[in-house]
Amino acid sequence: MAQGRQYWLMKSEPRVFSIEDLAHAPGQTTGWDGVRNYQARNFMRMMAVGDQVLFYHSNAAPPAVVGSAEVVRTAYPDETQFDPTDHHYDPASVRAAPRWEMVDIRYRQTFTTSLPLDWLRQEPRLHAMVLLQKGSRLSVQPVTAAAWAVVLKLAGGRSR
DNA sequence: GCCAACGTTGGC
DNA sequence: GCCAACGTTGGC
Repeated sequence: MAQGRQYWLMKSEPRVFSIEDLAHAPGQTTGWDGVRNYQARNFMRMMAVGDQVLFYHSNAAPPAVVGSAEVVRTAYPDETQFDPTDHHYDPASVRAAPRWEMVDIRYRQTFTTSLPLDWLRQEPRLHAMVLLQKGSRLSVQPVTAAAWAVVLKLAGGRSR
């Protein structure tokens, strides 16, 4: 079945890994490891190569959508779950049945205008965004094509 | 299956 | 640093 490109939003704390870090990573690509939430993992499993990603800075001042990226590798086991020295080690996960997965994403652009959370809240066309729902803290979440278009326009970014 | 306790997320 | 909201764990 030929499915069209899908859109997502992924959160990262810039002090841990920022859009600049992604832009300067080898191949401008990184593995999105460390996700330890089933809903977020399930969304990553749905991702296809070519899917587009909004890059969001959480725990930042201000928290904001700052750029975009693209999925370049579909879900595969996250090695950090097996590493006892890693902060994201999961002793309950076994190699025969890995519990946590990750995808690879590649940098696309840093928006000329980053979009603080409170700006996004003021845009009526974005009211349905998962990001803006009360109590929402999913670190990987879907974005509708309509919301993607609005965000890209607000950010002065290339829509593709 | 319920739910209290605990841990985490993330805005402020 | 605070704390509301949410997710997970584990006793029963």
